[in-house]
Amino acid sequence: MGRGKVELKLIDDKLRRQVTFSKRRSGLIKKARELSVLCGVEVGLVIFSAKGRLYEFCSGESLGKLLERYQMHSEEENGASKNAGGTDKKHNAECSDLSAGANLSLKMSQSGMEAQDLDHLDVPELTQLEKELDALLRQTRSRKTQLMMENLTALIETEKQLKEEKRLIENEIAALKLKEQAEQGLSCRRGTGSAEHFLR
Amino acid sequence: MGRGKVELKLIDDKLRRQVTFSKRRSGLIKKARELSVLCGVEVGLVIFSAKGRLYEFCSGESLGKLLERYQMHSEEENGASKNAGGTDKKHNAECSDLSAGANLSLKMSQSGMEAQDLDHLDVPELTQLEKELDALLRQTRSRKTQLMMENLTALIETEKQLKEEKRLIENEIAALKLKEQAEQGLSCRRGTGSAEHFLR
DNA sequence: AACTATTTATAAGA
DNA sequence: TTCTTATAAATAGTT
Repeated sequence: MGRGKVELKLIDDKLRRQVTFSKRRSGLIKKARELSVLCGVEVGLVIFSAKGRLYEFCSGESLGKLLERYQMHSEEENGASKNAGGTDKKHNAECSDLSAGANLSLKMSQSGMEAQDLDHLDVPELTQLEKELDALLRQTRSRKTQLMMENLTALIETEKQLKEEKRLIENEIAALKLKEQAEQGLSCRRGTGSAEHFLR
Repeated sequence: MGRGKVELKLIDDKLRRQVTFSKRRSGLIKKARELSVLCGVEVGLVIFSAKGRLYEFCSGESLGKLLERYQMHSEEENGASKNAGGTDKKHNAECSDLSAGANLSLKMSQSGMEAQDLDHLDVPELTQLEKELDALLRQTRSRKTQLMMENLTALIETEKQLKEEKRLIENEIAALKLKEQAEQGLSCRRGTGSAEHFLR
């Protein structure tokens, strides 16, 4: 998908390879996220660059948990068919839905805050960045806690209101039932005599 | 990439979701393989379908090994990073100043990563951001340590060379002094006799 | 880092 | 499911 077709072999030119790595890496992570969101499945992805830098994505809480699950799964089908490095195909009869990991393209990803930028920084710059990141991380956690507290408060409030509404509705229902009974009583006596006006 | 644009949310229709899962899963695995081959990097990918079926891809020997490496990497980032392997190093003479303090306009400030943006995010977004910030912070610290180690190594090397140069210079000076003394002795004896060639 | 010409991926339809 | 096809997306090469 580009100006020319691409051969499936290691790109010789170092620079071209680095650029391609950068582009395709983000593309792959994007697609992993899309798959997890669109289909509500768990996806874990790790990429080790040639320099040993780690890039990762996971749809759920943490890759660690996914990996635990993976190991459990592997142990379970010990001796069964494996597909290391090859394509998997056929036999799909699944469906159903469950968890949907909320993975969003965030400001951070959008603004090009990538780890590879670190290579261009020197020690004083890294120290400064470390400080800022630490601060932003603290603020993020603080904001998250605050939001969750607000949500909780709002939920409690909503719960109260709902209970109140429920009470009111129950009262109305009770009133309706009374009225119904009254009307039934009324119709029962209809045509039985001429004393009906005494009921008013 | 199809007849219609796609919204990034869980696909409601079960059948459509299943079909999409099947298509995108193979697409994702294909792209993972392409990335690993084209760029010579290690890639590991696990996908758990909603039914719990496991699909996996890995570029190397086994996913298990990749995961071990992942765990090591995670642990390593808690402390110092090492360079014991055969990683190539470029001479970074750019930063000899180990003391921090430079007040620089960093990528972070440049790209508008401001704390006030946090107000516009919801809890899942904040959670994701928290994760990314944490990862980036770890990488920053890791990179910083690595750079400092490189600087240290370079400094030690420089020190060695300087000591060697000093030694050579001292030798030269000693030689000069000897020569000087010799010449002085020579001039002292000049005209007194003819034994000067014995000094050679 | 942007820009496009192309290639690829894939959503719908059959 | 599999094939086809129109269209959206990714991206290789270029500036």
